[in-house]
Amino acid sequence: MDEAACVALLEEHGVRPTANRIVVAKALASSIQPQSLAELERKISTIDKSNVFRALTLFKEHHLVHAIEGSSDGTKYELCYSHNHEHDDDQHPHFYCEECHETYCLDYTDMPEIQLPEGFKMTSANMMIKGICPHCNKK
Amino acid sequence: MDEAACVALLEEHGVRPTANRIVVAKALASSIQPQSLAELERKISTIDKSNVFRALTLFKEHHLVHAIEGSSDGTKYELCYSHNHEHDDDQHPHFYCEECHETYCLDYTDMPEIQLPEGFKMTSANMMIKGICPHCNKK
DNA sequence: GTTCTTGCAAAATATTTGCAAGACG
DNA sequence: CGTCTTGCAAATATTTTGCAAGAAC
Repeated sequence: MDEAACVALLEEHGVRPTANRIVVAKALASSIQPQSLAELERKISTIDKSNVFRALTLFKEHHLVHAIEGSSDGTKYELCYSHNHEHDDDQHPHFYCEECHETYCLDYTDMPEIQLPEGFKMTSANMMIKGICPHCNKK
Repeated sequence: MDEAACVALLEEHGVRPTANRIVVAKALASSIQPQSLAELERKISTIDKSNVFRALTLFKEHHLVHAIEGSSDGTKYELCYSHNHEHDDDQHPHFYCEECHETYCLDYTDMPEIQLPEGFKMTSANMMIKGICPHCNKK
């Protein structure tokens, strides 16, 4: 995703496209796999960790990224490709490799629907499968 | 669960039933909802945090508890009611209330099966639905 | 007596906030 | 100007380890 596309994406979600935010968005866009705050910080050494964090928090509020939890090594973030600004409607399960600690998107399959008991109101869901990825399996 | 039952449970899973471990197991057994390390520590003020942690780690290794992740406030632990000592075969989705931070077991429903691509090997799965629980919904 | 367990302290991680200076509208 | 954004420092929170004393086998 080039700079212009990033700017457009940010604006589309109501986020002012500052220099830092564009860099963070580009870093996310150029990553195949969801990234943790620490991983992003390592890639973007020019921006302070706290601002990467603030950018991610802001993106999350504006439904521009998903926070992916359950990997046992912190929250990971991925760009949200849906253009819905109100909800995260493109959530999908993920796979966490216990050896290399990478998180893979299983985006060929939808998030399973769970029937909730009376009175529970769902806002989001996280599904994380853990195991060994093909790459580590070969070793 | 009384003391004798706890001792039996620990032994059944190959964990030596020390005084501390029995207390931790009892605390878990008497909790309707999965507990975080901090919550357990608060309940069991007599035992040091590090030992509660070590007990939980040991229990996890012996498939006596499940670690539940994805709640955005740390790992929670619940007693495993399966008597399988090799695998966690009674995993189920959970519901995390974003208001009261309680985690509810949705154990009336099985963990959904996800078809993994060639080469991925699953060892466990976590599914967390987030939202508002019936109790907080009423407020 | 050798191994296991415990408590206390503290390291290692991870997340989040305060604040003053600077940028932007 | 007034608000938003940034960098740096540091507070919080959470998880994990080191170690010496004590308990169990």
